[in-house]
Amino acid sequence: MSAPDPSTPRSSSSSIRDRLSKAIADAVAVVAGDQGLDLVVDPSTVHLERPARREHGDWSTNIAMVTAKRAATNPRALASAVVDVLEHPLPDHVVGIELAGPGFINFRLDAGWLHEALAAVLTLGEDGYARPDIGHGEKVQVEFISANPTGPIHVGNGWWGSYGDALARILARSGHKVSREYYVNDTGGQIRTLGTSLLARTRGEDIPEGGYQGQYVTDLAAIYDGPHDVTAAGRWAADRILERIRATLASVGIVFDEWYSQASIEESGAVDETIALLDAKGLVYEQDGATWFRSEQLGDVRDRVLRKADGDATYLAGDLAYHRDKFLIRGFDRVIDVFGADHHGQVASLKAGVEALGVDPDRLEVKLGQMVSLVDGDETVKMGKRAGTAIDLDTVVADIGPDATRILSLMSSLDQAATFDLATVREQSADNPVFYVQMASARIGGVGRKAAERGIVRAPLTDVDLGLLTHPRELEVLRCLEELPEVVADAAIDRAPTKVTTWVRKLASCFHGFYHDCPILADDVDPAVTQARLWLVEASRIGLAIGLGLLGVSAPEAM
RNA sequence: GCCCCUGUAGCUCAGCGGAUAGAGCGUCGGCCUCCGGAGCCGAAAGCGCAGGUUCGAGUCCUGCCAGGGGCACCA
Repeated sequence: MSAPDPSTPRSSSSSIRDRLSKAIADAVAVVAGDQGLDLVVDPSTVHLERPARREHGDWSTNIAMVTAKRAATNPRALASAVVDVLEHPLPDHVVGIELAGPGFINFRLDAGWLHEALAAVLTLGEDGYARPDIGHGEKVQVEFISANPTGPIHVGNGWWGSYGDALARILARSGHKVSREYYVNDTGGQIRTLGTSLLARTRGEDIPEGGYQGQYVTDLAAIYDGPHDVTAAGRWAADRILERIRATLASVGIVFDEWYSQASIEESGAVDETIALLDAKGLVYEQDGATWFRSEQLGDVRDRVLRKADGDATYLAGDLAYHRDKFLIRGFDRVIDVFGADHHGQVASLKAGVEALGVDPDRLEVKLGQMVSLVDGDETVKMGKRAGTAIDLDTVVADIGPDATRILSLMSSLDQAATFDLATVREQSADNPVFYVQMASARIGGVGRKAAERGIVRAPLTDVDLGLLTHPRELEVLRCLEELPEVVADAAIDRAPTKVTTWVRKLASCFHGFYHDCPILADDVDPAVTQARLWLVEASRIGLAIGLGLLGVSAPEAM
């Protein structure tokens, strides 16, 4: 998966993983030849992992177990033969190979491979390290939030928005051409309802049944001086609300490339064109005065209305025109829509429509964010949107800050209907998961300040012996940093920003352990060791900056 | 009834099909003449139930139980 990296230093021109994979595949080939086994293994398919338990070595492969059956032999015998071949000569950095358990082949390495990894982090730096090219320039659009501009966005939208934005960052770092988009529902019945609500307030009347009750409507009414036309008033209010949404999102670091107007699609005639396109394929019929889409033929549970009896296009019709635009006009290779789970019902018809338009429905991924609930100590924070008691994202950001909001929302997976306790993240709280990570960042900044104070300057990397880093705590930091490129790749492939969150917390943990046990600038530390440790600190800074950057969380130099 | 998601430690959540399942909070017990103790170290405590696939299942499949969310000519 990972391509050879030309900038990895020293004799080797590829990662330790690639070198081990190749050695293993070669050894299997030798054994197969010797024993007349029908067994060819491609190095890229060799499964290598870092065992959880250190006594199982630094790297391990299950190659014998997965191929034994194919070769009609038993795993331990095959593994044993492979080990014999692998042992002369031992691959780079390998100091021991053991056969273990049901047929694992475990490799013990000297610390040199970790020093190599450290040099790679430092050479490539914040911009270049952990940039796995798994996208190969694939053009992907991430559409997320897209909340109706009929009121301030609520915490759930913020949570799923963090996901969408972090996913976009991860995809961009892993070789995809990414565009972030917000679909603005600025037309239809709800905008008229918004207009009706606004106009009622301007006249000092109560909001009619089913209207928008929030205080923001009253506030807007106070400054509205436009025509008493429902649609005009609704659009005007939606524009104002959208501005507020934009500001709220910007406050947590979410910025869109495109705000796509639903009204613009309808006015462009694209909806009619799309319906005509479906009609030409025999997928449209009239019934009860409405225009229907034969979506049931394409996997939906039933047919759907595209144009209502009153002549208005349905949301689905607009959405199909919109997705036609994404795929067939703008040419995205892949579209990822992030919706709340309450929009689950739309997925089948949307997929059916995309397929009907001649687009492979697998190119459309719909990620559903499960419902989020907040708790404040013992108090349950109400989240009901209907009741008008939903908590605004603004409120939470004002309470716990943008960094806490983002990292908190990226700690659990999108599929998890998670509950979060605001009390544990609040500034006053002594123990919370957010500052733990930022504390590592601040300590790194502190080392720099202290070094400057004492007139200690970091020597050029080429003059520093990284081999002096042998303390277990130091090596744990290096192991963690070495994993980052794969973490980024896995997070991109699995669409799982939470993997980055988990990694960042692990790095912070390793760093705190190192910092606690390994003095960097103390008087009794060998200056050569100080130099090596300063570079380890710098590599940690790079790792944290990359990881937190992908999450949209700041890496403060001081707190 | 049908569809989607989820059941992992007292609580909130992590866990590429790998060998003895992790973290934070909470509980109990250690570490501050030392670069930021918002830290470090240790202890007790867990995969809803039943089958299946696999050399190997918390992870994949099926059924059951429990919780959440959907099943509009609303968006």
